[in-house]
Amino acid sequence: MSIISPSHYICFKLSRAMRKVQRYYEVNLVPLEITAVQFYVISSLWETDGIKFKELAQKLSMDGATLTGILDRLERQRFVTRKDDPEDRRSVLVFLAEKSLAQRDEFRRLAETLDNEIRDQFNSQDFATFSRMLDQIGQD
Amino acid sequence: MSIISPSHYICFKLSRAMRKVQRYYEVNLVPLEITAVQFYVISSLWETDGIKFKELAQKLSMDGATLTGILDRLERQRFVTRKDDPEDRRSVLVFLAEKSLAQRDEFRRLAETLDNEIRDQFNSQDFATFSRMLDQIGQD
DNA sequence: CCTCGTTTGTTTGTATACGAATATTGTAGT
DNA sequence: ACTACAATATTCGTATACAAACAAACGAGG
Repeated sequence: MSIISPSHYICFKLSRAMRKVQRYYEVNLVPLEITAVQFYVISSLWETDGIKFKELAQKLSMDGATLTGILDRLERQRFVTRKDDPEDRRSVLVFLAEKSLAQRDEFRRLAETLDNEIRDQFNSQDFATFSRMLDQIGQD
Repeated sequence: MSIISPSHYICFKLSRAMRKVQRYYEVNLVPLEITAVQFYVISSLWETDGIKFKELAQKLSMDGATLTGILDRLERQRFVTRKDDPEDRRSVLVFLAEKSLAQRDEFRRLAETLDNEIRDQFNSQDFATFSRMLDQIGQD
């Protein structure tokens, strides 16, 4: 069996590309004092404010234990708030706080700029294939 | 400006797909007592045993601080050993230990099986485009 | 009601990931 | 030989990521 470099494994390629893009996002998100993952959480809340913790985790394909920590930090920085669900005492509802609502357009503009800068590096048909495959791999 | 779900951002798609694939790898790597990232390190060493720490980090597009921790754990589990570089006292050389050499073919077979199982889910032309784009994004 | 299994969110432990600071060593220029 | 800067690996602090264990609350069936 011939020797295969890690750079031939699709899992490694994915990991490397993801780290590269995420680092690029995070460098540019520094002035907003937010990480890329935290931005995804806030984006989800713009779509559905007051969503249940469980549903938020599903929307983000994220482990609940991971989301707990992320919400802890977002709450500490006053980007979101947790409230008890009046209909189920086990459940927690997550809301955007003032600080997120106030900066909504800045966040969004920057995120779309970053996304477009990646997109512009590729032939649009290739990019469509790429995006579709990422969705297919990432689907639940 | 319309509301955009995080699932439309390419960075989120990449992150989600990468986590999914990596989790799949790691579930199957459990019996070998090794993580996906640790497998990449060992694969690199199969190509170039006794490589310099710095070069290993570059080969893996990995931050040195991250690699230090990974080597600590691999060394503790006796998969690799560190040795002083006789030509530069700042530098460290990384070698495979017996335990890695002995299981080389098992590791390789499993990794290729997992890789092929991903690959087989797609049209081969689409997969080629996908792979090429991951390389392009991930290049230094 | 009561009990038992399930659901929900958190906590804990471990493993990446990376910026910043650090200690040590190398090297170029004088 | 000295100085100043550069390169190397580690350490520290913080943020994901996830499995496993946990506490609290729900709900179906008796």
